[in-house]
Amino acid sequence: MSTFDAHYTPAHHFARDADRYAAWERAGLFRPRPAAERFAMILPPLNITGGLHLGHAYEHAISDAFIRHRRMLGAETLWLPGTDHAGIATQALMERQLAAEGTSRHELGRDAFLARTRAWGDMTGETIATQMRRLGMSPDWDRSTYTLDPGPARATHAAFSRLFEQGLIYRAERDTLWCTGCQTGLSDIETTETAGGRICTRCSSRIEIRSTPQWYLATTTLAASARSAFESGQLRIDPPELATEYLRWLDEMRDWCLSRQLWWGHRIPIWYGADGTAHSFGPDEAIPAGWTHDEDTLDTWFSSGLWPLATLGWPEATEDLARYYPNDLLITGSDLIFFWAIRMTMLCTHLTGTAPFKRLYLHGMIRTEHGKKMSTSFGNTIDPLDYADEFGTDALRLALCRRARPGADLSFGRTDLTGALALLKKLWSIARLTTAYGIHLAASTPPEPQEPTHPLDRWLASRLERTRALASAGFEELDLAGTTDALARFMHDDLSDLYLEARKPSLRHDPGSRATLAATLAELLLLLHPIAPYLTEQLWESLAGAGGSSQDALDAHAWPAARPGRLDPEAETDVDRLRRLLHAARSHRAKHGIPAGTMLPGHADGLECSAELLRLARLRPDDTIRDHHAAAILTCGPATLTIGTLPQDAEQPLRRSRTLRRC
RNA sequence: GGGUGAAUAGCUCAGCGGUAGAGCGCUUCCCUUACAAGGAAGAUGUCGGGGGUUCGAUCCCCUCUUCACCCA
Repeated sequence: MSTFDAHYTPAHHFARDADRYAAWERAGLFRPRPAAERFAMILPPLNITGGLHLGHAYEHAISDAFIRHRRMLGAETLWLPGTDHAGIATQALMERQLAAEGTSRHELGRDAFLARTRAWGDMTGETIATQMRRLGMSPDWDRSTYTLDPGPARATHAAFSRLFEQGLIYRAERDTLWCTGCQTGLSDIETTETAGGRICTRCSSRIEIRSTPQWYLATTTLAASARSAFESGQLRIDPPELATEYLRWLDEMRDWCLSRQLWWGHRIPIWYGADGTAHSFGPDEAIPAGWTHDEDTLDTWFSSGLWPLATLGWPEATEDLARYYPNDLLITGSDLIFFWAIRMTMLCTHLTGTAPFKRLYLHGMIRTEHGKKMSTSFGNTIDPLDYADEFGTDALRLALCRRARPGADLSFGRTDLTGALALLKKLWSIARLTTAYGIHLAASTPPEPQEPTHPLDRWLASRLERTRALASAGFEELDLAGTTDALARFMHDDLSDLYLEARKPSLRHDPGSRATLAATLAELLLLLHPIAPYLTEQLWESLAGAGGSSQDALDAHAWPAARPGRLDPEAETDVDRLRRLLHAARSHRAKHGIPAGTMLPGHADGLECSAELLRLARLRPDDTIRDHHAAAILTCGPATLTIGTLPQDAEQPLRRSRTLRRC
């Protein structure tokens, strides 16, 4: 049995957390394990231009909680990570690097430029993976995919060729937004407004309108597919308000300019014959002699739009594709509804006849503590690892999950983190107390409370059942804030503030209270695990008894099942009265300036937990007090708490302070 | 310019037809041996302005104002 420090100090656990993560990975915990039910999700591919910012940590904390929850439910769970080559952003960044070295991509040549950029992307890709590991994220690293990998490259090529064959891709010359710095067209929007000096956000260059030949994708048919995916009920969108936006975008969808005058990206699979004929040969077709390859690359969002297919081996009929397509959930920012989510539903639904995911969770934007947008140009971005270093990974995740509701932006900062850390310290302290009484979590599953008979034991079991229901409902309804808040309140208000304070004297000898605490804490650790994986697992190990399966990761344990038999309205009523009377008694004490340490005489009637009430209210049992010389008579339903006077006040004229009726 | 969302305690946010809620902050008391990044008690709001519907509106409808985001 391990010993507990008096306080939980996150920094003392970093080394152990890292070991634990390595053990999870070694055990293959993040890989899907065949089961009757499946749950698949892709991670929005991370832009290789930089590391993770707080917004990523938010998205990942939500995602990881859902994934771990599904794993505990016993599903065959896939969370597939990946990175995105981010054509224009990466090329602009590399060109700035080259300019600083006094050279240019043209001096370097296309092949050398691509090799250099690829090496750079490999490096940042590694950085991102390291950051995610540090944050305790549990994607299937073995399936990690990069948009320029051979698989996605083939999928991108195949999709383009098919759309070309279907006559949906055409070449046209029309006004296009043109970035003077990157020397490329930018978007699919025809514009009749002069764009003037609007700044290209990627490279800070001037934008102007140019008329150049570009390749376009006709979107009418695809938009219809995306619309029917939603209207048929195949695809559900959270929050529902954003479904309106989704449909509006589809109504207004214009043809999509696919070509970019860049080197970095998927080269457009178009070849030109000697007579100028353009054709898109498929990935398995030989290019006839004399045909030349188009110089341009594809809009990055085209390959990103195929991501649910490209990561699973499409267009081949792979086993992964059969098992994990469509995905069950996609979690991404509401700002990407147009750029990414819709491109996926259009392309994937059109190509396969099935929407790429069953449910779309659009999260809001994370802001500074006072609601300011975070951006590199404001210089107020935050590295989530700085927060993890200061508050611990679990506190960061808990703080983020506690604010996670679909669609809503969140102002987030140190106050949230301090609160989350305080809760984890509380959990630590509860575990420490449990250990001090020699109580263990007896087995790998929580023991049945041995028919709890004490009203406080029955009450705690009842509260736990309600909390479990709320926590589960939050996961089902994508309201992680609801889940987290229910767990935090149970831990703080019910278990710690009331139960432990009231039952502490019994914990040393009463088998009922010992079993109740052991079972409750075990279940609480399981329920909190998807949100705070490191600390819950460590406490699980520390509290496991001799027969416990402390070697098993908590993810391998079952999510607590519903046990409505635990609900006990009578015990809830009784303890609720105890709570109200205790509050009233403390008010009485505060109002009359009687210190908490001073014992007063008192007695309680009509309440099962009267002994606990008297002790918590610091009243010495004395049922000789008569109404006419009581200092206060507090009532709640049939329950009455009578409080006497201080000995030295016994001869004073009697003043009944107040009588409460609350229930 | 178009669209969407938001406006509730000093701050950050829940609630959403029936006497205003939480956390943090604030005031006072307590180092009550699991927890001082703690515990207890307490103060704090014309629920953005104006109309309407209703027996009754923070909640529904209209309108105005302000802020934010996406597209222009």
